[in-house]
Amino acid sequence: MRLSTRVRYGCRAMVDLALHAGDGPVALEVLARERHLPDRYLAKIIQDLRRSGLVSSVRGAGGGYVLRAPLDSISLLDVYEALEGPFCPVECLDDPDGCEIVEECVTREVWDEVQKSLNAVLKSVTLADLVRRHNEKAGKS
Amino acid sequence: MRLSTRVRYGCRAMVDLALHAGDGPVALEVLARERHLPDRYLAKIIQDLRRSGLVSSVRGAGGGYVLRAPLDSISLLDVYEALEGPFCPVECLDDPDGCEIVEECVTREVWDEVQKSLNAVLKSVTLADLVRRHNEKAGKS
DNA sequence: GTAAACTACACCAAACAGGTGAACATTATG
DNA sequence: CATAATGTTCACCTGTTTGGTGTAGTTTAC
Repeated sequence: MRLSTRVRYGCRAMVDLALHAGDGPVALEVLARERHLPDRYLAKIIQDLRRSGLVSSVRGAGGGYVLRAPLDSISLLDVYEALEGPFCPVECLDDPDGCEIVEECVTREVWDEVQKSLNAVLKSVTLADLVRRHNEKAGKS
Repeated sequence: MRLSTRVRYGCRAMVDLALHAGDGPVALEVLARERHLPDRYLAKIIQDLRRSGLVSSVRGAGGGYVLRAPLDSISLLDVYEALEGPFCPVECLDDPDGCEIVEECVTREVWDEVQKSLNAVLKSVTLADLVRRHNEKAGKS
């Protein structure tokens, strides 16, 4: 169970956008360079973020991407779900009808707890928190 | 981030062994049949469980597999780690030296929390708990 | 009108998941 | 001792997913 690079890259990009909040649109190329990400791959990722309404894009020269909501109202769960859909460790959580084996349901509750606990962790961290941590680190070093 | 079938099948098999605790060795074929699992695939999985010391095997006719420890001392975390190694959502948690990008470390703490919280959930559930739940369900229906 | 951006769609290689097949080693039982 | 019932090992295979790349557009500031 590894986190996909999609989500990791997406989070990095979102943090970068958060650090640039107020600066106007940030071009894809800038994001990619600042976060050391493959630009065309990032382009695909950021399209998903746009389609989910987390960022808005400005086309044409001088364009780029901007966060659509205040920093403290965007959580990492939002980013995760924009890129991978709702976190679901096993299929039978989404689709209980597919679970015909009674005995399996003994562990089902555990996977449900896993789901809830991960969702809670991700939901509890917002871009504002990450920016704060970033500044603290920058300040110390 | 889906749970692999390795882990799901492994957990099912361990629960089955737990339900048979005290009955002597349970043959692979029986496990596979009772849990509706592909037998040769299960064979590979159960070898990992054996190598990790969770089950012991009895070879030859009349042989099979037996749990090596009391039900309440085997957690799902043990099973998970036997089959997939320690849960690590991102590489940089295991290998901090590979993490050169400072900014990424802002999210690293989050992945660390994710890791800890999932480990806690899995560690809190033992085979004894699952057997108990199983019996409760069987009793109700 | 032209350059700087985003957008869309097709494609691709490597890794991994999930599973199969066959041969061999061990042991209970008659 | 023979044989059948088991576990053990190793090689292989196929479809899907991951992590990208390439190319041809479209939009807009200047």
